[in-house]
Amino acid sequence: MELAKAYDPTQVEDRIYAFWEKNGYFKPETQIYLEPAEPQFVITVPPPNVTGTLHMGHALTAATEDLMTRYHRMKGARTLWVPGTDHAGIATQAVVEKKLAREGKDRRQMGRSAFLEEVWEFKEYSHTIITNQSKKLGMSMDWEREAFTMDENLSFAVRTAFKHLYDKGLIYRDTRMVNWDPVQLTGVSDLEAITEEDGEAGHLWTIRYPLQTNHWEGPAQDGTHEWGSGQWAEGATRFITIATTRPETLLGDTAIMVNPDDDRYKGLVGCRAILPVLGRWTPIIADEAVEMTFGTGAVKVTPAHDFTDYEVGKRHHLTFIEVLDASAKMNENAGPYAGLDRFECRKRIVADLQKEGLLVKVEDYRVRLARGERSGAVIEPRISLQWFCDMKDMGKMAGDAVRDGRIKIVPERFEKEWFRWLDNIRDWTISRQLWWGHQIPVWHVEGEKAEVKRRTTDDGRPAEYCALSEAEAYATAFKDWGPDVTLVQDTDVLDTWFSSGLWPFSTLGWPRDTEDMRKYYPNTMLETGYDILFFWVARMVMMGLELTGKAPFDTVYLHGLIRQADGKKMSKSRPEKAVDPLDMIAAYGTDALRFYLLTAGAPGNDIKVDVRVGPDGKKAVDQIEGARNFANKLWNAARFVIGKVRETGEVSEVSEGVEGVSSVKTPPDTSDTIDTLPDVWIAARTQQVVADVRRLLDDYQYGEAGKLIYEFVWNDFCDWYLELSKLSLNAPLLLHTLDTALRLLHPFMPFVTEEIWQKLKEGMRGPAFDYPALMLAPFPKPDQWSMVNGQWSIEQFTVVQEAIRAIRNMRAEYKVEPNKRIPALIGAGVWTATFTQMSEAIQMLARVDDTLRIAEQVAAPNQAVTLALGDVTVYLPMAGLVDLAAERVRLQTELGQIASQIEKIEKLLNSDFGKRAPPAVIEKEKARLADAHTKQAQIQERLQTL
RNA sequence: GGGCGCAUAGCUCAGUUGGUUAGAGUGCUGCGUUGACAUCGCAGAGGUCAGAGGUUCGAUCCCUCUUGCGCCCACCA
Repeated sequence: MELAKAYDPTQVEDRIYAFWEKNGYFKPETQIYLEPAEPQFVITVPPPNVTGTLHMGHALTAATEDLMTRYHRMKGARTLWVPGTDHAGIATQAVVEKKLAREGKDRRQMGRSAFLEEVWEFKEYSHTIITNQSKKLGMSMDWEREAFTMDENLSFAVRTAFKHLYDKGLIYRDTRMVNWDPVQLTGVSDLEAITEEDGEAGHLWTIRYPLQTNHWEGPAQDGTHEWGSGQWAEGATRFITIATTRPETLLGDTAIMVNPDDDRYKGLVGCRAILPVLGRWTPIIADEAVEMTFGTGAVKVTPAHDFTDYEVGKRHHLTFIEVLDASAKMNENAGPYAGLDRFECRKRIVADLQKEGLLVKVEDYRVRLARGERSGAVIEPRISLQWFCDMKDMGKMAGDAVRDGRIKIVPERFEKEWFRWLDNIRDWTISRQLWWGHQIPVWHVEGEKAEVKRRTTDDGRPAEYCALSEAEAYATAFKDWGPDVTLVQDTDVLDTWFSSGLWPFSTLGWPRDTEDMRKYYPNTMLETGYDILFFWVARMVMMGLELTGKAPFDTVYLHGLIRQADGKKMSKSRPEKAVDPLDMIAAYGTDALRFYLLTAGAPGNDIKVDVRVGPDGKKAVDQIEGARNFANKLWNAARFVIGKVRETGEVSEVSEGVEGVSSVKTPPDTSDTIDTLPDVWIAARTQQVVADVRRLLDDYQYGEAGKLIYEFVWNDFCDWYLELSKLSLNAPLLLHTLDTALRLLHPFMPFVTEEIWQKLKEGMRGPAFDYPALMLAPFPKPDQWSMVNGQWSIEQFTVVQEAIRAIRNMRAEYKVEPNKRIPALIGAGVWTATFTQMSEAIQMLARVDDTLRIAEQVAAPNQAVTLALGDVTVYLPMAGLVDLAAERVRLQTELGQIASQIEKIEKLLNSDFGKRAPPAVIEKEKARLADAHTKQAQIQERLQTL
């Protein structure tokens, strides 16, 4: 049980993790300590994307969930934490495509199956990294239950879920305008189209379209008025002026619209404008969608490339003309601009408009652009054939689950967002034109490819089959079409969040009736960052309610986001400000990183990580360093305890829990073994902390709980109790207190606590060490006896602490040599017995010599500093050091402060406060007043004698 | 356009049912190393709790408004 002088996490963490894992301690089946009354605790990890490595956000997730898991496991709850990873459709496909591009390859040349082989290979590689990092972080997950969203059984769950929703009519296919990512060539959901809050730098172009009149019906057709000739609009006399941020889309305009109440344009509604470039006429229509105050009050309408215009187009039966292709290049409908990229086209068309005298003005303008979440490409609204999921009823159910308390969201404020989103939910675009993902389990009859909203052919036979497998689809199709039918599976894949939505139950075996499903569903807790509340949490709740009939978990705990010191999201584009958790682990250890993350803030609040780059180029974070120091402090405290216990030889027995430490339960005045004030005090303080930590952890206040343990360990245990142990040793209690601290701290800092505990176990005996590992040992329980009866000891100890601090303070003020012992006289009044008991401790801790005199009343020496502490007066007869004049000034100053304090309290008590405040509060003030009066008398008396 | 969060010591942040003496870490100042720990110890300085009003005996905390930041949702071209 030798301990190195300083704690070195690199020598410990991997070994300890391997020890836990090898022995199967992460499995619920191997738990030894179980409390029958404790409800089981089940949590499923938010599956990291198999796109690479873990970042600080994952570290926060890991720390928080491992804390929860270890706490419940030690409380005696049957505990399961299910690990897994997510195939992350778009994200992973993008990463692999980029990788292939570097190798000069393209997925379209490779073909679907060859490409998928590449992705699977990448997935394996990424998965290995993620698994190793998860273990580095200390995550106590049951690896034998690990899941991947594209595992066979989880894919089966996806098909089952799809079929259920399809058969119920909730999944349908339609041609609609969706957000289209022209780089990834797929539709994306509303949530994946990201808009910058303040928009992006762009322009607002004001353009005029000539109107058709009796004298001008468009450019002359004789070849002299070609577009770009500068004479295109020659002869036109009347114009309508519109404003746009996307001039290239005018090629697809099929109307101009104005507000029906706009007097400026009343006469023009029904007239025709001539579309520049192409020369086709477009009607001027009236629609409420137009904001009169913006721009010119007249708007171009491009029904095929804008969400608003799409709706307008449907309302007014306009023609839908697409001018952009899937990759956002101008298509054949774009006339002279066909084949150009959209932005190139924009430049040219603006130049041409100017040439033709149709450009009125250009203004700088902040454009609210939607960009693809993964590609960053500017989203182009596009009409396409997609699969949708009707969310109305499921959204209502999910809202109700929170409304009626079946699900609790922590912190509560996110419930408002929950309701707002779910109450206004729109149908979910679930299809993606990608290759990596779950292919939609619908088989179309070849030659009868399903049209919009049409599942049957003209003769009433099904045109498509939704099935759990191709064989099943064929089996059904044979009945309708005969043996010659050929089925073709839909080429789209599902949005990655579709499978994530099944996660809490698909990981347990759903839809099969597995033992895990019966035992561990619903989950207890869902923990994740608030940024995916809608993406993920809402979808799980909706899917869970719809498919299993149960809310998939009781509680949703949302943690904040990790940010850079400037408050921005950590990004790879600014590597100097970003932090890699592995670097932090290498520098400070996992425990330090975890403790920092857990105590850095409050639930749901973001954490800003302030990085310093050292002279060696290495990154440093002061707060993590502080947590590292704490681990070392604990380590050295343990080193001391072990050394002390060994010195005493005999004592090496520690009992389990507080129950067993008989001396702690014994009143201080009757015990043979533990009758000192410090012993009773530390036992009582321990119980207080245990009770508070449990209360805070049960209330999700993890940061507060961590800080409490930190203060207890560092201040109470190390600075006071260990110091006092040097005077008189109570080995069993010392060990017991350390053991309790280790147990409290284990969920926060699993490695260092387990390592110390194992060292103790090597050399100690007793029921406390009957468990094979700290992680399987019981979490401390508060003991009412010690708390109630310890209160008195805490009061006594506090008075002594104050006296010691006051003496130290004076020594520092008078610059007394640190090692020099000084005389002291203490008039302790009602505390005389307490101080007498603690006289040796006072001598040691305040460096007082053996002439120390303690009595109810002591005669004040002439040459002395006086410390008025209320009931207690301390005189320090520091001959030669005390300047009586200076001492007089010091006491006068203090007297002044006390006088003003007395005045303040008296004024308060004489005000309405004295009549209306609760008696307890008034009593407290009266006590303070009495204390101040005592001090005042002490000082006045002293001043008179001086 | 609607909604939410934050503003507390130089810095990073706690402060959950409103009690008059607002805390921690870190940084800063002074002193200190014969063994638990210098990744340390002792002591100290440092805050009109963003601003204004209101409710209350009493407000960092509750209400209203203002200012400054951050974020979410929404079809102002």
